[in-house]
Amino acid sequence: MPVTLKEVAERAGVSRSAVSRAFTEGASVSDKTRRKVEKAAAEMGYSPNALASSLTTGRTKLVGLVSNNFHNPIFLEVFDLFTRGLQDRGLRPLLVNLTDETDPAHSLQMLRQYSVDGVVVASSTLPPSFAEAFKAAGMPVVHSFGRWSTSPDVHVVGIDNVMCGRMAAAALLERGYRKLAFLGGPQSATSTQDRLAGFLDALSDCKDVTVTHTFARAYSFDAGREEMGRLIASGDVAEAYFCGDDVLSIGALSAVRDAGLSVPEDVAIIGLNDMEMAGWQNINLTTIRQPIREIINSSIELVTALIDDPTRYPEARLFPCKVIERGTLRALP
Amino acid sequence: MPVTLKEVAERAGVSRSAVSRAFTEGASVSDKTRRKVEKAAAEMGYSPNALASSLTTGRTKLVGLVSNNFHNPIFLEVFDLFTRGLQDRGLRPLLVNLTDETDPAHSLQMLRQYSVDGVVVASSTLPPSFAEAFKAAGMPVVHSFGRWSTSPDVHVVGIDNVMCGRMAAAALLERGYRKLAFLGGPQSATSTQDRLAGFLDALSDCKDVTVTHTFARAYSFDAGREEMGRLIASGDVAEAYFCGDDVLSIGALSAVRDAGLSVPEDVAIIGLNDMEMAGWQNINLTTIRQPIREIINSSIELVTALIDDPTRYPEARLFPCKVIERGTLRALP
DNA sequence: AACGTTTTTGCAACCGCTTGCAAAACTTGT
DNA sequence: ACAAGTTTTGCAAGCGGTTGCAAAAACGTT
Repeated sequence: MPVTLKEVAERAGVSRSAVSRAFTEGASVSDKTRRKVEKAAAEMGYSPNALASSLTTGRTKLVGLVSNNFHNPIFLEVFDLFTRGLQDRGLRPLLVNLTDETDPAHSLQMLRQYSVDGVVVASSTLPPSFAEAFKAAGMPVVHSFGRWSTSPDVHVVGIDNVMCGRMAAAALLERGYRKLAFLGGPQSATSTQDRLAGFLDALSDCKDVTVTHTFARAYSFDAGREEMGRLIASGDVAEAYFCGDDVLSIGALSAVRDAGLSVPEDVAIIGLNDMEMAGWQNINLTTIRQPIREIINSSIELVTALIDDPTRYPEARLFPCKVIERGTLRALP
Repeated sequence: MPVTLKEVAERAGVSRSAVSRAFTEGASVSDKTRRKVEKAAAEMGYSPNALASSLTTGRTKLVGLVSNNFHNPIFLEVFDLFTRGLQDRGLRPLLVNLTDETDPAHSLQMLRQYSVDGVVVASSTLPPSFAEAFKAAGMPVVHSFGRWSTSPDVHVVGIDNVMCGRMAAAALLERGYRKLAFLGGPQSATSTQDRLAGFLDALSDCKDVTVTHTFARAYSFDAGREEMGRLIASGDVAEAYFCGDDVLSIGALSAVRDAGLSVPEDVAIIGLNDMEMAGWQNINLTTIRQPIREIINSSIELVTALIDDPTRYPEARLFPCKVIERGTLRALP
């Protein structure tokens, strides 16, 4: 059904190679034949078959975008930025949804079948084994939002979660809170582990401060609400919580208010991410802003660079975060 | 770098065709050679190049998933369901982000270059011209969440928005509200127009009822908040609002509470969609549930059927909605 | 006008896989 | 053991492009 190069060649009265070259940047064609070809192509509505050409060029311009975070609203922002950024560079995102998937084998196979030029793993909860598996299969891969120290072999773009934990601790201390707690995401997520580590570390020398920590089963509203509900029911509530991320924070907030407590007077909360919703006036969450736009742009740049030079020495690109002052923490003195 | 069919053939000591057939469902191969091939393939880590085979079979198993709703949280649910549903059937979603794009030409060209087997347009705000353009180019296309009457030529799966408007009107009337209003999404969206039409139509004979309507500039929190803020400031506030969708409702709720009014006592609100967040206890939005899981499954079934038989007569598949009772409307008498 | 250069062109092979067709290898029945 | 029928197999051409190479065309000099 679709028009082929051969047909255009016949119509333009030139060889197939001429047509091919007319559509390739920087190939040797005279203006005259280029014009003939373009005319014929336009008349017939021809556009070259990217898949067929990938066969000889070895480039599909397909980039696997693999994630498992399809329930965290911030990932809508992430997908938006990734898809736009890739499109703008002439690349096509092939989306892989890893929900419920524990073994990279399956997704690896499909990424290979479609011979993607590169892979971006966008997740703070996927084990590093995924990115590693793709890399081991010889694909250029960058792990966005991953932990950098875990897999020194794979390129990572994100934030320093340990540092964020420290930053949260400092923010709470500065504001005079002394009974602190960490309400983390799933304990298995590297992001959870690192944030906790930083948080505890920053508080370890503080004599008059108490710290506890618990984990929610997921980065989700329900999980946050449930866990905070449990804490309140147990009677052991801290003055201030550093929650694993924003959506968890919002769940926790909901539980706090359900219990008739007020924020930030009875319980204070600081989140992490600064997703759009955190700024909604009816939520107004104080949080640590993760610069996702920058992380994503950098990830895309990195993966394209990696496609051009697969031997590039692995690097970690970390972006600084900062506290966004809103209404769930008392003001600085 | 990756292993090819030829290499496997050599290793297994059979012809290339034999290998090809061993990997094709229902091809004629003896158990003996199949085993030889499988052994060799496993040893070498071979998996067939889907793109190369698409060249001869004419099937890429790629489905274009095109949308422009990257700021409405319900679309994260939509993407989750679509990607999982497609994957489960062995299809691959090629994501196209149409934000800021007003002309189908560009996306059309890229979908053609990658010779997708079919296209799903998932949007309630894209003009029907997009789906029509894809269809005109000869691709199987279904418009999910679209208006069915607009383009009788293209398959549509979604809800009857006019009916939803009526349903909202009925829900408000039943609960005794008399001063009603519609706070719609962008006026240009077909979904907005239809919901309004149904709403007005259902109220047209009610003598003691007043109805007004305005539009927000987008289906977004900010737009809803802004528009409701404007209404409140103008002093002309209705008893009950039917808002264009949930995210708009939440924005409106925020403005209402900012103004010191209470919900549902001073102002009542009913949304549409029933996105996950509507059920969050701190939002607790009464809304009309759109069965997105069913819509998406049906869309996928339809597009696959269409791929098998592109001449299928166009149909509209509409799913019933229902009111989900929560806290932003007073209880039924 | 004849020469050496440079640019443009077409040929043909190839990318990795599928498939119609005819030959080869098995079955089965007698 | 043989003929007839059924499977299985390999050959070769083709899917829609790209590209190295050598021939052809265009150009610039003298």
